[in-house]
Amino acid sequence: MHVDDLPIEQKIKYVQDTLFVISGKWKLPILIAISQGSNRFRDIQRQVLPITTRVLTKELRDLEQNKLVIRTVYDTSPVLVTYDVSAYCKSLKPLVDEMILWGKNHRKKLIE
Amino acid sequence: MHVDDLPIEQKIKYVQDTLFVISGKWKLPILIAISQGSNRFRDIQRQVLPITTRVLTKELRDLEQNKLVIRTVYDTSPVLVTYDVSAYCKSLKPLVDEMILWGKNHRKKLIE
DNA sequence: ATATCTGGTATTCTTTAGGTTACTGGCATC
DNA sequence: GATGCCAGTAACCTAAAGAATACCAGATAT
Repeated sequence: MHVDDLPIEQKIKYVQDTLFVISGKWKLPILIAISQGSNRFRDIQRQVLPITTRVLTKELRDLEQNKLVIRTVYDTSPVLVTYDVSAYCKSLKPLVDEMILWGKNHRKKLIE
Repeated sequence: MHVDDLPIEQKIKYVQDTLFVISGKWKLPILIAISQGSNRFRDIQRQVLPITTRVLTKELRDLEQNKLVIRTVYDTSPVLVTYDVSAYCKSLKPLVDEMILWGKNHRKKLIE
């Protein structure tokens, strides 16, 4: 089934679902940072500055619930925690790439 | 230049720009409604219910500033106002279609 | 022994998004 | 002559997002 064939209410619903998952100031920046190799809490925080620890914690929990991020706790002392993007998270790549391209172009467009 | 070649800070910046334009509860639903033929203020409001007039006004102004919507006032009495999506707005279609597809699939994913 | 790293939590505060309700002034309709 | 449609505006309120600051305990580095 093609996107254009969906009834308008369905389109709106699905778009709102997607927005709910990825919107907010930090979610995509965090995913980008993790997928580029920042796997530790403090690494991510440094990459996505100036996010605070409180907000980062909350965002990571949200992403985990949406099955985009996997949190692993190693039973060492002190504990080691790693964050990784899930295989499912890769399904977001076409969307994110499209957003990067669109945002890049939009800057130019607004200056016109 | 390919997306993957951009430095991470640029990716993050462009993604945030895009999010800023399209996120929020109503922006995309409004664009979808207009592009499907709701061109009058009240038509849009009825299609995107339960949005209020106050919020709809604000969202339409934002969309206009981002060159996605064109507002035309006809000098009749009483005044007639129409809203149309701009040609530029069509550049959002790949992004929105991708969001529809992803949101559709994500519902299934979360039920698993 | 002092400072700094780790992965966070707790408390408080401010800002923003969005909602509620009421109202306007022309015009057409019942 | 009261009601309703049109395209909004105004004043106020609530809830949620996010920011600021301080703090924790166990380990490492100086």
